[in-house]
Order: sequence, then structure tokens, then C-alpha cells
Amino acid sequence: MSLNLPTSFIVLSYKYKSVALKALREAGLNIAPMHIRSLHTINSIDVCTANDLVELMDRDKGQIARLVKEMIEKGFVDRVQNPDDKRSQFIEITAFGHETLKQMLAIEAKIIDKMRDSISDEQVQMFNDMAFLMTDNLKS
Amino acid sequence: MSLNLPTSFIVLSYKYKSVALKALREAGLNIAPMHIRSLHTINSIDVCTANDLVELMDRDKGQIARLVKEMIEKGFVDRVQNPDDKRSQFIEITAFGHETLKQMLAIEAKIIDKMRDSISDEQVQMFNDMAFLMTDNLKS
DNA sequence: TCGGTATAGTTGATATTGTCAACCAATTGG
DNA sequence: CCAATTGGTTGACAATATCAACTATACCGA
Repeated sequence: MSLNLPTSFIVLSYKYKSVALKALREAGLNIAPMHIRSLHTINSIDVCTANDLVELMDRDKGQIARLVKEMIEKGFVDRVQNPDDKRSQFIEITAFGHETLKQMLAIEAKIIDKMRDSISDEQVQMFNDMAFLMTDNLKS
Repeated sequence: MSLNLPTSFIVLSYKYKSVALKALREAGLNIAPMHIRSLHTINSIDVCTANDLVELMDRDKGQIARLVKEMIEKGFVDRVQNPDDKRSQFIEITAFGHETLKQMLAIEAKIIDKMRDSISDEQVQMFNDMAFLMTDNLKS
């Protein structure tokens, strides 16, 4: 039983990603999956450096460097100097980025609603908590 | 609250994949992530066609066609004629594929154990059920 | 049984994402 | 002050994903 654990959430995440991407495309939002994920991640914390993205998204730093560059080109984010460390910069969401994010959230909310059909708030909460706990258990 | 739902399982699946891949590499198993996933999927059902993989893994059929070809080249699987339909073939795991799968399962079991530390069987069961239910809700 | 449509799979072309290592500049800790 | 670490960039390349065109077989209704 325990062995099909990874299957369950991996299949779910593939499915969710494809459904969400399709909905975003249909709504006219042309944004790469990783840019979507990055925007959410940047938005989830106060201040965000490239290194924060590396850790929160568990991706290679080279990949993140390029991702940030692309997102700047697309106008989603900007870089501002980190006064405390000349090596790093803060990645900030632009007005356009916020607008895009807002549209994304609205579309995603509908999908999430559909996804959690017949599942109670308490259960969703538990599911989330467990997912975060399991992620944490995998660290170190 | 509901909005961070996708985050929770997506982050978990990225984390799980990277941890599992690293463990497999350290154990000397050199197998691509998608081949791992395919082997598990093929193994999870009696008879498996390319189309079953397309549906179960929610991937493009072109991608699956190439994946199967690569897996045959690596010796993990073979193709045998489907007597009921000349268009399709059954994808069967070879002895080598089964041996690899066995090793994979042993390594993954350890990671899963670690991941579900402090989480009861009932909770894991619930988590799985919810994940499958949510995946299902996303269909149609 | 013929013809149209759907299904299973392959292939080409291309985009996106991921990995690994070398590298530079700034920071930190003795 | 110097060695080691950290934050980030870049090159080269591998793995995955997407989309459309195409072949062959199967299915279904008139």
C-alpha cells in the first residue's frame, strides 16, 4: 500500500499541471509552466532572492538563473539590489507580473474547486499538512 | 488555504523525485526518471499497451512511443503482438527489467519510510485516496 | 461490404526543462 | 588577511514535453 504512495501524488501533480496549463492557455495567458511556478513562489514570500527560489523550488541554481533572466525579459519580474549582500539581488514582481498572477490565481481557483469536489475543508487541510510534512521528512 | 493546495503536492513530487533519483544513482542504478515511472506503471497493470501508458501517465503519445523505444534499447521491456488488435502491441517487462524494478522498489521503500515518518498507515491511506480522488476530479 | 471516422502508434521538428561543472565576485570565519 | 563558503552566471548538453502530420488497423452505420 505504502508503495503506491509516490504514484498517487506524482500522477496528481502531472494531471494538475496539464489541466492548469490548458486552462491558462485557453484564457489567453501564454506563460511557461516554470514561470508560473516561479511567480507563485516569489509571491509566497516577502523578499525573494534567486537562492530562495533554488531552495523553495528545489531546482538547480543554473536553471534558476536562466529562469529569472527569462522572466525579466517577459516583464514579470525585476531585480533590485540587496543592500546587505552585493552578490545577490531581490527578485520583485512587476505590476504586469502582479496582473498576470491575479489572472492565474482566478483560473487556478476554479480548477482547485473542481479538484476538491466532494472533499471537505478539513480533509484538504490534512492533505496539505501531510504533503508539507512529507516534503520536510525528505529533507536532510 | 485552498490556494496553496497545488503547491503542497507539486513541491512534494519534485522533492520526492530528486531524492529518489539521487538514491537510485548512489545505488548504482542508472535509469532515467521517466523510465522509472514507466516501469512502475507497466508493472501496475496486467497487460500494458502504449496507449495505457499515455492514459495512466498522462503524457503525449509521441513521447510514450519514444520512451518505449528507449526502454527496449535499454533492455527493460519488450514488445509482443496484441492478438486482438494488429495496431497495438503489449509492452512486457523483461527479466532484466524485473530485476531493476526489484532494486528500485527496495530503494524507494526506504525513502517512503522516511517520508512517512510520524504519519500513520490510516493517514497515508487517506492521503492516497484523496490524491486519487482529486486526480479523478480533474478528468473530463 | 463499402466508406467514413476513430484509434494505436510512429516520426519530425522544436520548445522547455533539467543537470553538471567551471567560473567570478562578495562574504564569512578564523 | 587569507581560506573556505556562498550567491549567482554561463557553457555544454541531456532529458522531457508538445504539436502536427502520417500510416495502418479497427469499428460502425447505411
